[in-house]
Amino acid sequence: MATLKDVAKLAGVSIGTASSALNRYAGVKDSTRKKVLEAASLLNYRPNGAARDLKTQKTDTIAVFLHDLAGPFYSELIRGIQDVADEYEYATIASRGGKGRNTTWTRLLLEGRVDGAIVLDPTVPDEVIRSTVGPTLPIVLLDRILDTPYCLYVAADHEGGAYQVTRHLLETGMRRVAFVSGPADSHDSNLRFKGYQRALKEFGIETDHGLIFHGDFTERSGELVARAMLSCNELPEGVFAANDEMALGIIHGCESSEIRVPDQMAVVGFDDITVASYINPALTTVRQPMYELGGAAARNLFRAIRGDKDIPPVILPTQLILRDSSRFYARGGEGHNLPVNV
Amino acid sequence: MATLKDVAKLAGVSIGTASSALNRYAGVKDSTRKKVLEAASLLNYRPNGAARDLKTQKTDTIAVFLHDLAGPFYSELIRGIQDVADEYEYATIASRGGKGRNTTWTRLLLEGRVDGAIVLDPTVPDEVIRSTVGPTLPIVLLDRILDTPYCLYVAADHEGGAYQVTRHLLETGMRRVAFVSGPADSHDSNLRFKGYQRALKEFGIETDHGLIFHGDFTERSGELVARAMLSCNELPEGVFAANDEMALGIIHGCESSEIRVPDQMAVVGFDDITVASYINPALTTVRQPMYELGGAAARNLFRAIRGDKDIPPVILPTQLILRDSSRFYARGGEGHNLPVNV
DNA sequence: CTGTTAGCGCGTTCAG
DNA sequence: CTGAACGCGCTAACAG
Repeated sequence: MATLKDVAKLAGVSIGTASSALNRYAGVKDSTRKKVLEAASLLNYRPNGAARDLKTQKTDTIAVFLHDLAGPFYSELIRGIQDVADEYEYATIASRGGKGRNTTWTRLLLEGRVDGAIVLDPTVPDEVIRSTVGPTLPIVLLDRILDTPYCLYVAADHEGGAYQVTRHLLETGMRRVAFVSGPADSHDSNLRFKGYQRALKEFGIETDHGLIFHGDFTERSGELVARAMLSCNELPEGVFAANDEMALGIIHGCESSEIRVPDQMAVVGFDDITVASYINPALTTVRQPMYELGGAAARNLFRAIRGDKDIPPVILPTQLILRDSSRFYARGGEGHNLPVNV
Repeated sequence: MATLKDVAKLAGVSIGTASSALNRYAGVKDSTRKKVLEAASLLNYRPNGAARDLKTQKTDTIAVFLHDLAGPFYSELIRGIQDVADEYEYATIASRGGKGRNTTWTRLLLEGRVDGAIVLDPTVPDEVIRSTVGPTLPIVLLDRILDTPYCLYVAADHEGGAYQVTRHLLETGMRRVAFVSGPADSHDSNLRFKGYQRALKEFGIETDHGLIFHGDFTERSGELVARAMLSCNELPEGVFAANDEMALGIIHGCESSEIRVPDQMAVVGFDDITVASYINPALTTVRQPMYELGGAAARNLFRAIRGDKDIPPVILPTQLILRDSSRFYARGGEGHNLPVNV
């Protein structure tokens, strides 16, 4: 790799002059700047990132931590983030947290290789976030709330979305609506449970603990829950699964046991993953505005990087997507999107 | 952030000693190492990444460039890469190429912020790869072949997979099998076309240019192609779309025009994306071993980083997945996976 | 065993 | 307008 020194030598100037010609807009004669620029492009010169970062004490890079880079779900989020980062001329890099000692977040966060981060990954411990966040490294959390300076929060209205979809079930006259949770430590799952409870209360229904099931956000756990439900004496009229994967698993479990959805039991999910509209019956669910979420996260992150204090949390509205898996009347149609605004 | 100097001062030793105590396993008295370690953890010390990279001339990080972080498709690839990278104690960061001048690959590749890269992203220009690849930065290409030193190639057997799925259609007695290509500059699409042609030739069928359609890998383009097909006087008996998204679009287009798949026209795709098994009719397609592909790519990359020359290309076998969209006989079943080994 | 020192490549003073 | 010199934080070689 060609270094600044090489460029300076080729251009016949000193290293300091070369630097000025390349980075600053004043203080260099036009003719010498031209010489330097020529030399640089001739040598295919690019400043060494590590050296520049070390000197300037910034990296112009932000990190996005995702639990699993799966799904158009996250893809949209990243698009939202990256479009904003492009505006600000920041690079965006994504990563999953590994397992071992030498995890990626160690490298990126602790060793100061980025200027800010956006986290949607439960495997990144609170402790790591607490000990690295600060004025020189603000962090936007999408999956939890931490009451720590420079920790920002941006999320969809999980509680409201859950309320709405539960209410939708109750409005059809159901009384026995089950809830399937995600992992106990999932903030999102807990918020969705709250929304579920609020709807129930509003309809004057007591929470029945026999109708609360526990999964872990995987399709597999949904199947297991379905099996558990079927072994009870009475089937719920409807099930609200805290995410779509579990809803899929439940539908699949019903299929195996010849339980018809939605006729014998309605199933609704949360997230609106791609397959939700393709399965049979198409899944009623709650869509999060992923692109906007990413954009809002990035925008707030840059405000923090620029030194803004007191950036309030952002909560974006969700959208109820009605499909066949909860439809008792007027079936037919393609099972495609029928959005209902919040 | 605490620096090594701070640690040294607190521990009452020199900066060099502190460094040795932290990084090397010999040459430091146990008691002083202990003091240093204590001071370090007290100060929450972490070496500055930029400084270390600058000094050691390496980053212990590899980059993965993806066109779109969408889909469990890529997710598996990244898992494969990361699992190997973890073994080698390297960090993995993923990125999409942006549009502007200051793209992420500029930063990562040109400014030397990584020790190697894996590319599956047509938006990264050949030229950038050619000008950055070298002994200090080997690159594994998954979506093209570049005959340049330190450019490695790892891929699924696109040609063989295409051959196999085309052959599958021909074996049912079809003679008029259409091909829908991806973008003209897609290496993968071209290989798949080759496989298609080979199968045709083997069955003694002349290539009919009226049966070659051009798409761009999007579902939308599949729909357009379907419309074009329908406006011809004679429908093909079967269609091989160069990827699943386009196959989905074609099926969707047929649906709108009341053409039944597979009864009136069979449709097959390539990739085995998640929805392929969920749509109706479930899509016959070719599965690439994404996880293994990622693992092989990473493994070869590390061989190159370690200085191995002459690493041959790796071509991994694909798997034909028979589902309902190409089944004329013995329908029924769940439409779930029926793998047939290559 | 420990402290001192010389860069890694760059950006930025400060004299000339 | 230009060039020499310093230091960002760290590692490694060398003295003591």
